[in-house]
Amino acid sequence: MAGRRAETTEANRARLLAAARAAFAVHGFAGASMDELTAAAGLTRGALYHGFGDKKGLLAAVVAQVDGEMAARARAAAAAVGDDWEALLAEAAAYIEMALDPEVRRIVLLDGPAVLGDPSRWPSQNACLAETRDTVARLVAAGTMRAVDVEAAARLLSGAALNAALWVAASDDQAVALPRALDAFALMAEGLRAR
Amino acid sequence: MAGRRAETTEANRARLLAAARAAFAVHGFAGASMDELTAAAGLTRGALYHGFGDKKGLLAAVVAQVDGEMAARARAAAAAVGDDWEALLAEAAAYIEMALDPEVRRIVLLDGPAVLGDPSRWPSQNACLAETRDTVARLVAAGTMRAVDVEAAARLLSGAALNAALWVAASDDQAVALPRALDAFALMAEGLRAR
DNA sequence: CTCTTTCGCATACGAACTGTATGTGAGTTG
DNA sequence: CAACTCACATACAGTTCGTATGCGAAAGAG
Repeated sequence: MAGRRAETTEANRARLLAAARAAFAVHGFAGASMDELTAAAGLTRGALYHGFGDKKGLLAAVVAQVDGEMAARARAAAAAVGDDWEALLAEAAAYIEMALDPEVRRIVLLDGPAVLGDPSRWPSQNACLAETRDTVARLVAAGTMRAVDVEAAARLLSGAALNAALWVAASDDQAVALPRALDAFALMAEGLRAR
Repeated sequence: MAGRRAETTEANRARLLAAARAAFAVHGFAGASMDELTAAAGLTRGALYHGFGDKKGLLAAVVAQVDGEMAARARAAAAAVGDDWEALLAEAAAYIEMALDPEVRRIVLLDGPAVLGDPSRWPSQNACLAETRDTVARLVAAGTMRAVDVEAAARLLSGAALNAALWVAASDDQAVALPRALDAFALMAEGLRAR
């Protein structure tokens, strides 16, 4: 059987998520209309409230999706580098570049924290932040990074990276700002490196 | 003379600002009702729209006020320290501690960027960020800080500090998290210090 | 001193949006 | 095949923002 019912339900859920993602990216959370959004998915608000509870629930689902994709890309970027320390920098660079995507900026960096609260308390557990925490923990355990509180360091590093991305995105000339942000980040991170 | 008219106008403006600041801090930007807010100030929405244009304009005014206060406190904290490098750390510590105030967190760190866009583009010019930029510029000029892009470094430092504050604020035990954040920040900043 | 003008603020109104309560029909089950 | 489930649509109520209009007190002119 495979459940003809559950199949279409899942498909509808995916369509709503996609539509919401696009609407939130373009209009922001507050500016996105649930009516327009669901109509674009070929459904009505009824489907939305049934599947996601309320508007915040919908945002949480979208954030979880985008956040998961970001963590995966960061992991891949880190894995592509041999040296452990370079992997940390590659991960941060990946975050910065990803955050230049308007969709990521608005949904995960701006509306996400404002509407859902601090990322460390998100239902999605913030895969993105967990990824950085794991990397930091590995570096500390290997003695590559100085003995620093793992949580604090992870939060500082990801905070600096994502904030740098906001700066680059708002800059008049991103092509100039981006390498400067990356340079400054690498220098600053050096402070955490074992000597 | 002194302008009996302008006098009450200014007083009303101040009352609206105070009421808005309280309402935004408690309910957030989206959750704050203009009707309740103005009523609490003994006025109506008419006064608000006449003086601030719209809801975003009101938030911008509140943000400018709080931001200005923050910059002043940071400057004072830095001035109280003799050593130049220590002054930078004192300034960052001041930011972190200020951001533990729920009012500052919600208005300046969460709703501000989400509603008004990137802080570097705020009408208030972000006095808070300008203060850090000046400090960094002084340190670079004095040779205390390595030759790094001033804008980028300032943005990374303030971003890390304010993000650390968000983490501390969301922590279960702030008394434990705060010193860890400060330690990690000092270590990380060390990467920018001239050798 | 009076008349006119200005303008800060209140009031009234319209449009949009969210969330809920109810209805319905396709799909599932016994 | 009949009863039931449930995903989704429809209808409704409450709230909110922004604008358009009105009013009354302060400021200025003669």
